[in-house]
Amino acid sequence: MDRETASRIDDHRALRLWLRLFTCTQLIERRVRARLRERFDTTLPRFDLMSQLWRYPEGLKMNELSRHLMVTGGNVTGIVDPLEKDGLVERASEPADRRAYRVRLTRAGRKAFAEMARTQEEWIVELLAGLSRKEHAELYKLLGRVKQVTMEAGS
Amino acid sequence: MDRETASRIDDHRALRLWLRLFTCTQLIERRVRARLRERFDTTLPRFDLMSQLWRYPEGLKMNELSRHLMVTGGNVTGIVDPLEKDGLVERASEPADRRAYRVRLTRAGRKAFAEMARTQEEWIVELLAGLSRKEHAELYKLLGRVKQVTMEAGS
DNA sequence: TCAAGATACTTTAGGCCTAATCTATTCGAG
DNA sequence: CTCGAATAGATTAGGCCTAAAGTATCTTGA
Repeated sequence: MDRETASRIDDHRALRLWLRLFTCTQLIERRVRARLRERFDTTLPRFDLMSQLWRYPEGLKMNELSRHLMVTGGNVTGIVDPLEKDGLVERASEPADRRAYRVRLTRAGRKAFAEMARTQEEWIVELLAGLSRKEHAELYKLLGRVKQVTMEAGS
Repeated sequence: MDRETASRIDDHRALRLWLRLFTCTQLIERRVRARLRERFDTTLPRFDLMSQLWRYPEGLKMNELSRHLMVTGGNVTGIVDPLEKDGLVERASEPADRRAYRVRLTRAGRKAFAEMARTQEEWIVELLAGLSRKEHAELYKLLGRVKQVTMEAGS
């Protein structure tokens, strides 16, 4: 049972598309979360944050992390704090602006992330292995359209 | 800025597809959540739960709601309790099994949901209005494939 | 019959997330 | 230079969500 099958309020096209999109994302996301927990005793938000820092070895400020991850600043604080306590990231003071920090992966953080990223990609590849190259490409293109029209549409 | 643009750990096909899927869902979900809050002072989980009850006028047991919504039982308790307090749903005792309740929309709940559902569908239709009928159909089909292969793939 | 296990639901502890508010610092117009 | 506005970040209150453990009830099989 899932929300899409369950929730046929009506037969309308756009709504059905949205529900299916939501269901697909949820199916994949759940597995990734469960596996991150089982194998690495970590969470998706922590992984996502570390993946941003991985891309920016010089570090990111809290508000940059907030924008990249599309979450509120308070939330970033709440994820960085325990990562710092675990020794995976560090806050380096920013001489130019005493209000700001620069958050970076530590050596241990880089080591841990490299391993997790490699494994996580294997999960995704495996999960989507049933799709042909053509289906991949077509879906990627159409989702690009969704992204485009959604960002254009209103508020 | 969004997670997909931001997070190009590498160039691999499946991972990029997953990130884009995630981004699209998030874009739409955020708007729906924000609008439900602004216009109806409610939340997506509450809306989803009510939409299940709308489909089953005779009511659903807590564990049925749990399965339909794909969330834990404890979570269902946490959503039903305040809805009940607000007079939108009611717990009817189940004579056949004194452990169970049957949760139903109240008259007020039906009235509120009908209005919200109508409006929410308008938002989705509007948000996806930029897609052609053909794109809709193709995307729906491909997401069906994702659902299929994902559910088939392992654990 | 009746005890062991299963089932329905709730509770608890803990993490994620937001909006709103707070503190400290910087910027910028006069 | 200085004061008000903007900005960086942290904190708080509150809702969602999970896993695990707890309570009450039902079922089943010896």
